[in-house]
Amino acid sequence: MERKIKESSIFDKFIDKRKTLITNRNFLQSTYIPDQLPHRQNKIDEIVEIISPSLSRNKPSNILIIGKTGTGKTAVLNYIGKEMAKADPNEEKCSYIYINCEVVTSSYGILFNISNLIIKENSKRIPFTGWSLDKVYQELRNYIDEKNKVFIIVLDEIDKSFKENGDDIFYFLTTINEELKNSMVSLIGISNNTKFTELLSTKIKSRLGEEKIIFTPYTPQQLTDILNERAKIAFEPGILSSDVVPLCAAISAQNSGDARKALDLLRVAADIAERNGDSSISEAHVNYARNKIEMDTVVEVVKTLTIQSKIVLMSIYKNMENDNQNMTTGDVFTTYKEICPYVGYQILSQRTVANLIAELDMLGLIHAKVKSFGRNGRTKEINLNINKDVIDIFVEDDIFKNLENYKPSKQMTLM
DNA sequence: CGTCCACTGGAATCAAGGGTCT
DNA sequence: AGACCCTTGATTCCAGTGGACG
Repeated sequence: MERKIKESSIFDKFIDKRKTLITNRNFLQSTYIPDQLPHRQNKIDEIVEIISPSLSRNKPSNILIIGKTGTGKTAVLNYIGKEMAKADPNEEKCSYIYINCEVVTSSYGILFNISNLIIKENSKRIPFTGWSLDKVYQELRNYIDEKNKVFIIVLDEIDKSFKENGDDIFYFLTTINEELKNSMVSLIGISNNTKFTELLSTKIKSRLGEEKIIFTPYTPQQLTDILNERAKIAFEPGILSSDVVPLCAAISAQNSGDARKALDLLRVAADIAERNGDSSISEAHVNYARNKIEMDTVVEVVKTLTIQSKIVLMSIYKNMENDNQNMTTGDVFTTYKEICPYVGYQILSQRTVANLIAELDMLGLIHAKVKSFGRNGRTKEINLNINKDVIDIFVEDDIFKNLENYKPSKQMTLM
């Protein structure tokens, strides 16, 4: 191929001028798997000890891993996956499969993903829709058995799947061994919901949780170690002022010791400093980053809402703007009915709107508390829970173009 | 103390839209 | 082409309920 010569472009002035503080941005991503996972060696040993029989074609126990977000569960499991690939490079004895149930929501989707990670031949691949679950089960089971080896299936965020689809897949995956002649399947479930096990039926509970491992949140000192480890490879010496890492660690430790948040904080702080043209990263950058992250996540959540949810949120906002601070589901629904024609969307039933309100509550955009007004019924007391800046962005949304001339018809709450 | 409101929360059901199979 | 299958989002149905009021 002919090699082209670099010409000047509109990118030049940014590339040249910009002072790079971060030598390698990759190392600051929470998805990056370092060679060493500080403060998790004992967990790694524990898990590896349990699953090591797989390398001699014996079935390891199923494992249930429980711990809050950012305690290193996913990182540890990915790390082990990498090591497994070193120990058995051609997957002759054992295949290690990782599925994130938050990304793949439906039971068909999970099975489909497992299958297609296992099945390499194009002709045997399972179509992403159309088949009955039973058929996928059978196909997958046959294929697994043919391979004559151990399959370790890691199901991350397993509680999400359970909530959506019940325990059908777990049932299938935990009982599959009884029907296999040559191969073996062993499960590793990851959940950040401590109450998850209580929800499972006793049969599946005992099968899934043959071994249970709990990940505790990192302490501020441990977070500091983790960040330092990454900072060492991500920055040139002297760029990071000494109080930055402890500050990031302290902030994140307050919020449940989440290492992912700590890393985000450090990375965003570095980004801000870099964009500012500053020559080092200081405490001020971290504080700024903290606000930015908080705001960004809320904006992101609001942006990705479905249109109907947005209209409901808008109804809540309109109520609040109209000095109705503690509105009820009924208030929101009447406003919602009025707004819908303006934005040109169909009016959904009150029950559905109530569902959407509950959803907004779960996302933390509003506060909704069930409250009883005695004779006047039982309803939710609803408050908006997002700050002015986010609202400003929200009301600018295209779908609300025609809402400027909307006037609330009447105020129904009696004082 | 019982009543009764305006919902809640759970479940069953429907419709539309993606697809395969024969 | 017609029979099926799964997912998603909405709808319909219904029993249940906290507590102010009479």
